[in-house]
Amino acid sequence: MTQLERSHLAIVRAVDQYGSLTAAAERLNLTQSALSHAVRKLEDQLGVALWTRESRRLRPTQAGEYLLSVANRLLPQLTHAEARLRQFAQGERGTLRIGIECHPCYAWLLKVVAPYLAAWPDVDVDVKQEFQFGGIGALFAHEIDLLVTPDPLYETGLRFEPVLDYEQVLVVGPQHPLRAAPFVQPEQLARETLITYPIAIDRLDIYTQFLLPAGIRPKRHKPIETTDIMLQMVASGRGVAALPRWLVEEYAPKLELTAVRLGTQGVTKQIFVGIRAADAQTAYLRAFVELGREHRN
Amino acid sequence: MTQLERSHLAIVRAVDQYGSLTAAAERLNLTQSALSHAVRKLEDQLGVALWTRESRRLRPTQAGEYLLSVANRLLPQLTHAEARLRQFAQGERGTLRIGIECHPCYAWLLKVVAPYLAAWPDVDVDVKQEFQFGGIGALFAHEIDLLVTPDPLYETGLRFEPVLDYEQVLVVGPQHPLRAAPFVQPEQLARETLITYPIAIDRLDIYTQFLLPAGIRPKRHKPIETTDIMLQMVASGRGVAALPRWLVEEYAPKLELTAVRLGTQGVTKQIFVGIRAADAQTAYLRAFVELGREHRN
DNA sequence: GATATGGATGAATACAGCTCATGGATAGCT
DNA sequence: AGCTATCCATGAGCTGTATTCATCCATATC
Repeated sequence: MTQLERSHLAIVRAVDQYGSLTAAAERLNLTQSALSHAVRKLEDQLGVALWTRESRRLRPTQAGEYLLSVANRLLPQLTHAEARLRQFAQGERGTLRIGIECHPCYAWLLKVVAPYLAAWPDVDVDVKQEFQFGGIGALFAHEIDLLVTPDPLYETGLRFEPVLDYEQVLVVGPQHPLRAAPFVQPEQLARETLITYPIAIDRLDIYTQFLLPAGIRPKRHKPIETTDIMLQMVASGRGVAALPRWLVEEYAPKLELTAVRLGTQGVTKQIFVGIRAADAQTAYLRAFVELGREHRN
Repeated sequence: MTQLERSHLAIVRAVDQYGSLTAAAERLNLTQSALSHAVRKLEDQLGVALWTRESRRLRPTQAGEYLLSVANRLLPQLTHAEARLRQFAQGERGTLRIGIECHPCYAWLLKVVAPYLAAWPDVDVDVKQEFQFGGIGALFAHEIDLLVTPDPLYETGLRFEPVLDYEQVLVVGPQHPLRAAPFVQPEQLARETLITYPIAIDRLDIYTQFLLPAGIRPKRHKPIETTDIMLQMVASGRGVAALPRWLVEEYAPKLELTAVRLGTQGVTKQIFVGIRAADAQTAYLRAFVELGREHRN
């Protein structure tokens, strides 16, 4: 009977965000009275209180919290749909919302984005790196349109495709004793300082695929945000790091770095790009995947 | 500038569904004129045609198709939110929307649902078995609240938990030569008729984990929809099937069936239930997971 | 050509939602 | 305690938007 309207979602969200009806009303370009009326009507029609009036403060009830979560989920999708429609209005434009879930993915992405932007001047590219529900969740929730990740998920209405195979190697500086070694064994890192990106150990390949199986931990573990600084540190002998071989080779002209194989077999990795199956026909998305595949080398 | 309203989504969807403005108008309890005005205004404000008028038929444009996909995605979520709020209004009721992705899951589910319904008289249970984007996608899209599946997905805002470990066995009838065998080798099925549920071979464990690794295919492969009929067929000697051991044992009193281990090691499987992390606190959902865990046996 | 069907349009109208004006409650301050 | 500022509630009245009504136009069908 009651139709939950967009305005209702907007109200719930604004009240939560600004803390009071008065403040929310201002943001929504309404009078406080209008909001009060609207809220009352909504609650009447639903038959649930969405807020409890504690003196002069509004505290959301359980139902209010629920409706808020719905609003936070759906409103962004509505605004994005509007934006997308406006892009249709301006000819075939688009926004490619890319999510990335691993640091080497970012370096790879940078290389692909440049030619993509050149080929698709009318498409904007947006990159997001933080997801409440993980990259896969962001794809499903339409927060992003394309995911770059080392962990694909098959058969679910998503399409994943490998775009890059690479070898994860140990990077050492010019003074380092391992410099000339053909490969490194886990034990040889027991007395080293290991520099990594600041993410959980169970998401770092050097741990999961190399150190932990051998039961080894490095002497010290230092997290660093950016690749550049990380490699500067390595070059100056402050520690060693694990990175893709191609990434190390790119820095080789600038910094004196050596890549050493991890174990006798080496640690190999893949990067994938995933899109929603429903988007598989969208030209500017498709094009990115194909461009990525060409960059496989 | 233009606010995309719920009514707009409803219009787009109704027009698609009923094929004409006139028919859609009737369904929406509006006059044809009202719809025509509304459509015109929407298109004006968006600056895009949503339909091309071909003589007297409306064909959606690309933008129209897009908006339709948005509508089909968001409208169900809105209506479900309304339903959920109405449930809040009636005290702590709820609807538990369960999705299942495997046939043995269904048999297991039946066993758990009965005590659950008894313990939560105010909660309705809904079971869905078909998902456009797979079970995981349905969870993310809020089509279901709980997924029963053999394939969990960790770290993405979803919580999976194993609820049942079981052994997948070969079921044979009372006349069958394998009846007394301690286990069966893949080659021994080369001259058999294999009865399975009607799903793709790469989702059938007996193929992926037993036959295909050995390069064997059964003489005949017969798909059957229901477990009961399947086991009737097996009991009457028309073929063999692969099912969970516990399921076979349940039918043992009624039908003369024998379970034979697949290979020397046996094929072991797990069933998991998954929920959205955001729902982990919802009492009636939590209760189901816990009830499921107790039924592990 | 006659008829049926479906969409468009302009003017009239009805009603939902807004504003205005005001009142009550409470927290914070002096 | 009193004073004041802040916030929400309420009713009456207004306004604008969405709807209807009446009508017209286009085209497919027979």
